[in-house]
Amino acid sequence: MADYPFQDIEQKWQRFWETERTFRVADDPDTSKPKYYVLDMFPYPSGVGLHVGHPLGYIATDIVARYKRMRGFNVLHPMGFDAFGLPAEQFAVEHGVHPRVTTEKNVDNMLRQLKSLGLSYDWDRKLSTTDVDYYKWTQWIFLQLFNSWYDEEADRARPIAELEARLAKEHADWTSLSGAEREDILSQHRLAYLAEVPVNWCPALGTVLANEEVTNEGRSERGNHPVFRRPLKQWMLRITKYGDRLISDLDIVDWPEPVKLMQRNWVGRSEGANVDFPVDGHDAVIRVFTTRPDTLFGATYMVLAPEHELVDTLTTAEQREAVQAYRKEAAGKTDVDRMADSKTKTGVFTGAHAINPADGGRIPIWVADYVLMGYGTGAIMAVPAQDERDWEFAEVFNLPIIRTVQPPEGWEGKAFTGDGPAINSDFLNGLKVKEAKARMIDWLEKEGKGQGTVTYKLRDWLFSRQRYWGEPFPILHGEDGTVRAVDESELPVALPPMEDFKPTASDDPDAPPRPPLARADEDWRIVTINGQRFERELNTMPQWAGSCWYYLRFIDNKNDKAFVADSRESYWMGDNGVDLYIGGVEHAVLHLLYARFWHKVLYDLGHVSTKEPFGRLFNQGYIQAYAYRDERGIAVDVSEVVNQNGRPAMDVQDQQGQQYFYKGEPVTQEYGKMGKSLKNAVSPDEINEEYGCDTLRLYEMYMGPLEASKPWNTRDIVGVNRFLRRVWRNFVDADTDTLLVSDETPTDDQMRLLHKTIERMTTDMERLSFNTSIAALIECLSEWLALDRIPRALAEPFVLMLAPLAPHMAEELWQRLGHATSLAYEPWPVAEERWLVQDTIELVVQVNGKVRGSISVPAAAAKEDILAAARSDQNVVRHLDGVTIRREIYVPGRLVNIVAN
RNA sequence: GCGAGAGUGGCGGAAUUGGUAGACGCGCUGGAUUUAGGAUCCAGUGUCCAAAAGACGUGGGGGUUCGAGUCCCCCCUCUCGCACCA
Repeated sequence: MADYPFQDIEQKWQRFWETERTFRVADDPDTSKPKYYVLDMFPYPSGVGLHVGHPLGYIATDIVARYKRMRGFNVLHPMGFDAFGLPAEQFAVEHGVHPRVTTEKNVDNMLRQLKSLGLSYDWDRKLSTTDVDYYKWTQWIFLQLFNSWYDEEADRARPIAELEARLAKEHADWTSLSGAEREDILSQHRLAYLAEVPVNWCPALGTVLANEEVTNEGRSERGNHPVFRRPLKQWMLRITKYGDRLISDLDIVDWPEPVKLMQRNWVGRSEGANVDFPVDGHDAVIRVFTTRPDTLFGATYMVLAPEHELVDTLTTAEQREAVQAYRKEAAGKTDVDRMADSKTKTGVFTGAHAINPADGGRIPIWVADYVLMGYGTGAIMAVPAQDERDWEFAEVFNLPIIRTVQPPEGWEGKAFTGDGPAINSDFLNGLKVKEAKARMIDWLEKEGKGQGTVTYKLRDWLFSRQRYWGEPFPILHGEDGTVRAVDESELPVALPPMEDFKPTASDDPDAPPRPPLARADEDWRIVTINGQRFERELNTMPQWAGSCWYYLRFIDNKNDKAFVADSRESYWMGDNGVDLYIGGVEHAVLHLLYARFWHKVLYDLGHVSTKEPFGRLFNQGYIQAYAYRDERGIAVDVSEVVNQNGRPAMDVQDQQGQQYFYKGEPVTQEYGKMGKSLKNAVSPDEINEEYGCDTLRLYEMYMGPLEASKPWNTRDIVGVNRFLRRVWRNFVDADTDTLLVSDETPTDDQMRLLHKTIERMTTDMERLSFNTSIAALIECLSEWLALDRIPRALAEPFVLMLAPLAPHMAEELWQRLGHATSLAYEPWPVAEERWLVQDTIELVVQVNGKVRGSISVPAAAAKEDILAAARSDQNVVRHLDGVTIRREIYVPGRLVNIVAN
């Protein structure tokens, strides 16, 4: 055996781990040991499989899992599949194959790919969001939401029954209301509720789309069909009630700051006041939200969003035509149009006037699309002097501008949004912005003209989709329009078998949505309870639902009595929730916000023990790669691109002055995220075949810091592959296939190197710095290359340190070292202090901050002796010739700097 | 426009708190071995200078310091996020 037989070894150990169930975690582990829950963001099982960019995070979590096991933790490291979603459904529509079939096929392929990377998951805990016994509990959680309300005083969710009891107690006539009337009131408080909301309706696809599924051109991302804004009755989740907690609890998690910031911005909390403006000659009152109540005296006009409900009522006869035309135009505008037009403000006067509640002044009411219906109250008081958008609008339409904050001396700008003393503001005059705001809010509240309030950008979560391949809602609709939950004991509500999964498409934007489930057999659709007929809810949940709680199900995935058993949940979630959660930044907001929301509801209801699900979050970077386009701009296959000398582009692409050709035609180089669209994807399968997965694992970790995005370079793989082969050659005799290890006692120098390496490896593992940890192993080994036989006392700890990174080779060497069991639970080597101290130390000597020499001194030497030695270094003497020493600085263990002139 | 992150050899990157800039790897150059290729091993490899000595060098410009890739100010470039949020 001349070379490292990676194929045999890797297969052997993958089989061993599987049959021995090496990484299985007991259902009820020894809880006296500390736990560590390390989790990946589980993948969507796509049909094209993985490219080498996908496993980056999985390899990292695997290294952590293996390392923590060796450090004595009970490690929970599970994997599953987020398998509901559009691609499988689309495939089903096109090919008539049930999405479950497609999904299972894709899951199998991905499982094979993941297993071929030697990842130490506890596969007994595998789950798929599409498993009926999984989504049974997704539906159960939905029922928890449906059966809860948010108690603002207690600042937590509570069972809806408690609200009902309170209403019955406080309102004598509660019992006289009809069931439908009571339900109407309750539904205004339920965390899951039906509401008529404007949605992105795509008639051609027959479904509502999430904002992310709509292109900037206002068309569907899939199929490029037109999308219309239209009000539809949909399921909503009252996530807005959690706005404050979703922000404040970010303080208790260890997450990347940029992600926290994105979430804070997404929730978009702003403090301000609601102010009521009476309309002149009407009963109507316009309520506005403002963050600047201090500028109320400077409000010179008002603006309503085009969709505002009062527009019709207020508009005068003379203005009616103009207003209607404007509203129609605004409704037809896509977001892109509105953005493009945002440079010049547009609007129209309603003819009506409002009364400024502060000074009784009469101000015009306008309609303009720079005011959004979806934020605040959909109406604003315009204060051009202190708001740039209002200033712009006032300039276009020649509206008055009154400064109420004194701009600084020499201010030449237009709107002044900074701090300064109030002017032209009656009782506020002289106050700075902060005090003026507080004073105005007091006044408004005392006068009954408004009150302090908080507004969020966050909207309630639109939770229904008109699709087949999703979780059915556990909801029944009565013929009288009432809604009732499916009884918990009746769960799951399984998807009905169907042949045709297509939503009902239409050219008519006003056609009623008919989701695929509307065509399910009547014995599924219709339910009779106590002689009353109900139709099942026909929408399904969005893809986010399943990923909102999968980390909890992994803890207890076979439990058929509860979504997770309390005792298991409290052990594995501990104080910190998931101890390490690794995934891409693309989930910075939606998935992570939705999961936190569900978790908090479950926490309020006493089903989980931590406030936050993910104690520590880490974003791995992307793997990028060079790509090439021909003259038509079409991406061409990277593997067939060559340079001017006919060398493969892969070998020279990071060098300058290259020209590239594809089949003789010149192509241009670019650089981007690896993937199908740029035709620059590299499959882990091909790397596995050529070098083995230990090499692939090592290379992906060696490329650079885990959080950085970095370029894939197949050429560079040989580096870590050479290292692994060197390890093998140093441990195993190529001719006899026997172990090259001696029982000799290592030298002191060898022990010092070993323990220095252990120390480096340990700190690097703790800070997920795998690139430098590999460098430490390479350096260590290179010192032993000349040895005929490595002393066992060095060889064993080395193999253990290699184990998390290249587990197959490590297991094989460990076995050859005479161990009968897997090294997966062997203790991690400990660096001993006595081998970390040096007898003599090397010090750099600087003169005026420039390195002029170096000295070797006993570690225990006195400062005076060290300085004397420094001054006598030959080259230092030269530089001290003719100058006077002013100062001598000694940094222990580092350097000496002599300041002289 | 607002917000965040980044910029170090031919390339990927290292330098946790201010203390020898370029660890480790790729590539490249030379040598050994080999029929050859491959593989392996040894040496070299930031720039300038023939070399020692030295000078310069972490996007650019200034500053603080005995000492700055690291701290402060100004500017440039790139990437990402948000985008009329009142």
